[in-house]
Amino acid sequence: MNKEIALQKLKTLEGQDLRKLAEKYNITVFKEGKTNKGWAGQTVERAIGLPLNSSQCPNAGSWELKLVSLKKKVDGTLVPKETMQITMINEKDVLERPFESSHLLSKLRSLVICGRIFVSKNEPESILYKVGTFDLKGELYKIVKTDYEDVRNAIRTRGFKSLTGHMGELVQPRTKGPGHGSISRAFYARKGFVAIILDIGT
DNA sequence: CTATGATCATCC
DNA sequence: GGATGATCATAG
Repeated sequence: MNKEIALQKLKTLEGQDLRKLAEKYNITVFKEGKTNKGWAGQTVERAIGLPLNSSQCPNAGSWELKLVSLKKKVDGTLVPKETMQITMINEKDVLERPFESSHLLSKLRSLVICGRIFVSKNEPESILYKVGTFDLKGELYKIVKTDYEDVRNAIRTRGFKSLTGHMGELVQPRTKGPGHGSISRAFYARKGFVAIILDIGT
């Protein structure tokens, strides 16, 4: 499937309640009182016919589907609820590759991003608010590149394990993984950056 | 087990 | 209230 087709399908999903779609596609949202944190993303992938897989490569060829949750402020403005995970950090990969050929850049340049409205952690309903694409360029490109270089530097001088979430201006390295002691890290987009990507709130 | 999909829980 | 670090379900 190419990006344009996927985009068209996603457009038809705009305004729909993802909770209902999740049920339709048999996606687990809750289990024993715990949340499947990836349910929203998996639901959308299923809905447009994308395979669920765990490869670091873009799952549909040359682009990447991401979903972020938005919350509504009292004045009605939608803002990113949380940071967004972009891609895993592979120590060796980051050390060897310049920003120009990093996974981080390739993901950012081919993003298809969807915003869903977060109601509460019980997820009584969740409307797909909007879908959009993003291309990293100009000023943003420079800042992200700087963040990436900082991470490389930190790995070189202090080691992979020294990476912490307070680094980075637009993207940050954070722990992310199955939990239970297995530690891996990923790049996350800070909220301000997410707002820019989604083109909301400006 | 570890990759992906992201959010939850806690600390400041 | 926001940021940081930890965690859950599913697939291979």
